[in-house]
Amino acid sequence: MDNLKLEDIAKLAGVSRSTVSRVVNDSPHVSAATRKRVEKIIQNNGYHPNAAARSLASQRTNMIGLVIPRSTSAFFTDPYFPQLTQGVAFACNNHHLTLSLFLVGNQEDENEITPRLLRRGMLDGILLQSGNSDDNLFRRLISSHLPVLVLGRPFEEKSVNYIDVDNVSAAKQATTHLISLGYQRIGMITGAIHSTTSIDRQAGFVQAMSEAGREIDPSLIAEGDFSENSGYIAMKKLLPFRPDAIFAQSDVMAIGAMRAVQEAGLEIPKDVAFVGFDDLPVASTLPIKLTTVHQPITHFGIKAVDLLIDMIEKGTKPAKRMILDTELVIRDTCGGKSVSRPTVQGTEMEGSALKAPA
Amino acid sequence: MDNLKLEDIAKLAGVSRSTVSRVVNDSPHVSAATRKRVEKIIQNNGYHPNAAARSLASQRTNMIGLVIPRSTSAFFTDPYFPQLTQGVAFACNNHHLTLSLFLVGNQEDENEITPRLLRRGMLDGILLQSGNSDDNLFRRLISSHLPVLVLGRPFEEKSVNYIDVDNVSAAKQATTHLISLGYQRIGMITGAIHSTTSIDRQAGFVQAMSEAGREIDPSLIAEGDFSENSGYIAMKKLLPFRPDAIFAQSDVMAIGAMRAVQEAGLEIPKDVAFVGFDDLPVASTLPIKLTTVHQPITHFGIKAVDLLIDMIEKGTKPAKRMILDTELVIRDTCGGKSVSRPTVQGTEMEGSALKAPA
DNA sequence: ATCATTTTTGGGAGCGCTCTCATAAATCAT
DNA sequence: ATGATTTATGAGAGCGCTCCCAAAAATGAT
Repeated sequence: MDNLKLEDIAKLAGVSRSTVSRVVNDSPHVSAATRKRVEKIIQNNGYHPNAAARSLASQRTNMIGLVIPRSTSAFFTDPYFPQLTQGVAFACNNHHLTLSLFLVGNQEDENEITPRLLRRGMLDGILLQSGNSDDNLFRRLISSHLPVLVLGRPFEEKSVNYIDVDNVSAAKQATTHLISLGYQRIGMITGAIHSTTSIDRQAGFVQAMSEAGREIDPSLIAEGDFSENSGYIAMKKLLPFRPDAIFAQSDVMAIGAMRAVQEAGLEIPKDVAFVGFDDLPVASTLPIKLTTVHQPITHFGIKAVDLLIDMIEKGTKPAKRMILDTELVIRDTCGGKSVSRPTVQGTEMEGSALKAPA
Repeated sequence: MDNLKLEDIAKLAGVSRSTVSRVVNDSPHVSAATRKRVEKIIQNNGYHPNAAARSLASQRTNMIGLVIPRSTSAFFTDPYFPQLTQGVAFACNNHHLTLSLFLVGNQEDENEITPRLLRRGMLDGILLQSGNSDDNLFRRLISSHLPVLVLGRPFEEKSVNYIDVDNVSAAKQATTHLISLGYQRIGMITGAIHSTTSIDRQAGFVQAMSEAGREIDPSLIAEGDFSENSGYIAMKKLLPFRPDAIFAQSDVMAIGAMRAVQEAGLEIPKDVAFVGFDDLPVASTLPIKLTTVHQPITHFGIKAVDLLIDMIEKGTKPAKRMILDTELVIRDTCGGKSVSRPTVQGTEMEGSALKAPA
């Protein structure tokens, strides 16, 4: 028992396979009486539709894949991804979708995973974390038969569907805040230099500076890779040049950088002020609370799933784009006492009507 | 093109569907010449087997599910789970398995997810994170048709397959270390009180104390829930009773507790010593490096997948058990200078030959 | 050569479902 | 009642693969 198929239920209920199928799938073309009878049989005997058979017949699997390419190896060190994954997972639950997770660890993994992703009858669509420019996986997926939504602006935007937060304006806002507070030697710790995320945040920084008529001192800019340790190391390099404020492109790096500052016996924000990026939960529990750009990570995941579903159902003909707004959250590390909190909101666009990247 | 099926390849190669299937599945019953010819056709024209059709015909999906029940809601706040997920994901890659992630957010999710998990032709097996005792999801999965391996000792062990680390002896070791260092007022911050994990670690603590002939002072024990904030709050409660050492059941709680200690103007480890549990990456980058029990999290995930595969292939007749050893990593927060590092190793057992839980 | 064996290949019957189309039953109008 | 409509149900043909079994080809033994 318990391994009954449609046919068995049909026999028990004295109806045809088709009718049971209709009941199971909530088709309106069943009389109330029949529906009730069949439902009772199912209730009593237990029936679980066979997913494989259903997928084969309907050409729909109700599964989507979340793919994290190799270049994003710092995956589960950074709390960003788990949070994103959670957002995506919850959104999937709401849409009766099953989420498959593909973490690419190394080249071998990539070779193994790619054909698995491309199998037909496996996934209805793919959420692909944007990674490096020379990403072979990226190209193969983009040119595959299934809808792919890229998470984060990809290098090659031409006709690819993607969703991102407005990194440029977020970074600009963060930097402008520092400028308006009167800091004179504002530095930046970048993320992985080859990621579009870092490139965009850098652009925002530059925009803010130049609009304020400030020179950018290259010795006040250090390269990181989004990790805590890279922030620490970057700050050590910056310290001799006496910055009085730092825009760190991630909270985690900000934390590492602040560690370096404190080890040097300096005070935050008196000697060095900070603005981070992400607004991770820790940002507000730190001894000195971190001023940072709030990313709507969970919301981002939800929107991504919505968009992908839309692509699955309505096609990807005009490339889909969505840029989400961020919010600067002012706490203690930036010093001063100015307040300015734009509201969070999403902006949806289609076609080439693109808002963000400079 | 590119959406060819077995039949099409067969026609192009001038052989039968069966033969192509054999080539694709590496069956030895194909002549070298034919194999080469078919492979070439596939190479040139592209062929991706249809997963649904394959699953339907073979009764094997090559997918496993990782299920995180609702009671473990602190899921992606705690770095433990992401790391575990990564371990599981990598192990899946190595076994050509696809991983589906089921995060249960609330009761609604649970109702939605359960039937999805139970569908036939969906999953070959399930990895289920152990949660609360009154877990309805747990019962439904355990009594389902598919192999379920529980991650962490479940409440009801009778004939359920599970894998866990040896929490009792790990906690005992940590506590004994504190005792041997001469601390007199040793306290403990527990994890979520209804989890077996916390229960086992508590048992280890008690064992160590009683074997050393120490009384346990209930006012030196505070309840947490594995979160940073709960550690902070617990420590605030403990401080008035002047403990000189704390065994925190998780690193994250230790971090919270140390924050409380420092806010109180006390010094670590001079005034209060600490031993944590998990050995998260942060443990070794903290200003005062954390002495803690190293959990082989990634290894745990790998072993879990191995065991589950074993269950899928050979059945679950004698219930499978596996208990992994841990390692005490001595750093700065415990004070003293004693050293003792047992090696990491796994111990596999079957049937009722159970090692750990007291 | 001839027959027994082994290796290679093809054919066909499902796997359990969906979905279209045709038929049967019920409803309505006249 | 009778035919026209609407609604409910059933039958059948796939979906694309695997896997068993039988046929054919190749190999070996005598």
